[in-house]
Amino acid sequence: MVTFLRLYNDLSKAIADSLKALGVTADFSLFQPSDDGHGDLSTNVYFLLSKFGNGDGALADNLIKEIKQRAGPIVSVERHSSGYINFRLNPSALDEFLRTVIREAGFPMEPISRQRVTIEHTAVNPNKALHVGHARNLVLGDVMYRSLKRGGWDVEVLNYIDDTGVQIADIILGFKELGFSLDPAGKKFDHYCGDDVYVGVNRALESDEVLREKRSHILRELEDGGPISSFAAQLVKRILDEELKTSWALGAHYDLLNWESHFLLGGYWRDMFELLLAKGLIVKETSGKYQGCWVLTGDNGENKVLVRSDGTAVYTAKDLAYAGWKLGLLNDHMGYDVYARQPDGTNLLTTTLGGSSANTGFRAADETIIVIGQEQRPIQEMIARTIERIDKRKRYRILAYGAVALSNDTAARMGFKVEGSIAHMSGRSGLYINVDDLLSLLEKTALEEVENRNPNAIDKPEIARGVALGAIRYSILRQDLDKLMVLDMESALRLDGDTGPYIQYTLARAKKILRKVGEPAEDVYIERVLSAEERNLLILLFKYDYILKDVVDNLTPNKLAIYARKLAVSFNTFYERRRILGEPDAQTRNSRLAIVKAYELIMGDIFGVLGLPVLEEM
RNA sequence: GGGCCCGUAGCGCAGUAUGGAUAGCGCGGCAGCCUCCUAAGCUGUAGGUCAUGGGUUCAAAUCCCACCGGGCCCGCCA
Repeated sequence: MVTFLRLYNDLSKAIADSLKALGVTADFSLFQPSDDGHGDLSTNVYFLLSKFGNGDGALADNLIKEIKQRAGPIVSVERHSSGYINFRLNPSALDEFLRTVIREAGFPMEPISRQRVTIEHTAVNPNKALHVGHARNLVLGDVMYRSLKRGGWDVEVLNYIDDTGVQIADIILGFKELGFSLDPAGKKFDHYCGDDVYVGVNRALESDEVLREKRSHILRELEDGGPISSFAAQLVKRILDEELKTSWALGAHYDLLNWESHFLLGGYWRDMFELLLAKGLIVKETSGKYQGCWVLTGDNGENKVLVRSDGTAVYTAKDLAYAGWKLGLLNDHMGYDVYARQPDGTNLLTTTLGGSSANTGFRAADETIIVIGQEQRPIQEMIARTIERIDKRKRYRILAYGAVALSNDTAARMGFKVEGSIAHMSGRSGLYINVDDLLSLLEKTALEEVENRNPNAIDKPEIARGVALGAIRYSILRQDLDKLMVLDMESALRLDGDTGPYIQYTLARAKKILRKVGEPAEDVYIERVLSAEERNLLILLFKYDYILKDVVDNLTPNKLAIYARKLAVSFNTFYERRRILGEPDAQTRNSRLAIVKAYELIMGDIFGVLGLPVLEEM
């Protein structure tokens, strides 16, 4: 079955071969025209050809002939008076596509790759509740995971838990030194640790020298596995378990938890150090400001201290060790165990330090993706370059995204006085919006809406939950990765316009029609009744694999969200203009019904990748 | 001082990877559409020197240079 991705590749080749046959070379491009009226694909090759020949058009005429010969029967080829060569998919091809979708009950997707890849996302410090900035990381990472999986990859999702960092030491101080209770009445434990303990400790630390001393002591104990470690481990687990509930509520799936303490105590940094030394990538400085330090030297004259003159490793060194472990550059002697059962029915594994079951928990891949805030990009790029210098076959890819800030108005409502139009969130000062809070607010708003709009709905709370999740995931996904995202509570709670619920609503509409009218007959022949709105919808559906490839090749999950929105708009246009229930002609009715079915199948598929809940009614 | 990212309609955003045909969408404004598969919807309308200046090109929101405004990174910290 030819789909858009195949068509694109075939046409590219057809044009290239045609040029070759004519003995000319040109760096042409094949693209989707801005206006559908011009065709489904266009090429600029003619403009480039005007540099050759005598300008009498003979060369272009020959080129068209050559391309027509090679393009095959499924597209028509026209030369437009402006000079573009336009390709239009023939109705019979769309017809066949539609029949295939109905017959196979889904998009005829061919695997883009079957390779193994790992992806790390979320990685929230286990000392507080997830806020909306963490949600951006989680949702982007989760959609990348789902996209890769849909594209045929063998994907494993890692969640890194920094259980030895200063933030953990902070809240330990709260419980051990400042008398915070370990049993907050009526408050989720992660919220309590973030809102009360962490904020309280940081306020105390500002003016308390002795407390700061005690924190350094705790930190050292944590890194060396001292007496405080078992208390810390219990505390971290309690908070992490609450965080995971939030992650799962956002639709996340993980395969394995990785712990910073396991990498420290397991000696992975030593192994990485040996590897770097063997490859000649680090040197011990004997003079200058880095005297006595082991320094990583980059290609462009950059220097990064990895080991301090007192022999301890810096944070980046641990990151480098983790990267090496992920990619199989280091020997894996972790143990593995089941940590929890996830809502999607899969087991979440965890590494263990000692006496393990068989080492079947993790298989390294040649490619790994890390999802990080763009402020960390320079350091991660350095890690990527270092990995590449160790082993060219390994690929360390970075998905970086802009920060999430609060609008001035939203910050002000939370009692924070801010200058300028935005306010950056701050865990230490307590200025942030928790994911749980945002979700329950959205759910409340959505429930009111359902009760207003559809009082007879069967399970209104279920619909409200689905709408809330759809709204939050889509609002994160639709935005360009590089852009600062400003969260304004008032607009975040909207459920119409360019939102997740808008898209969810179109699928609910499609499902309603299928419930009322029934399933389409299989022998669909739409060719003769194909109207513009039907064609536009079908051709958009046809492009699914092309879009998915863009997403996995370029790490651009937002492209899929924008595509879903386009599809939804196209469906709504079709829905408004073409009746099915009242259509008297049986063949026409069946054709339209088949399009609705194709929409249900493919949009349902896309919802699975975006992690948007599919709602039968709204 | 060195580097990265953003700037498109009153507001929020697509489009920039791979230059191409009248620069799209949402909210808000104005005017309409429920006896008809759910109006969380649809139609029409007003609203743009694509921050600015130069350059390359048959062609620039898109590429290059400069510059203005905003955000961020550059520690023997984590």
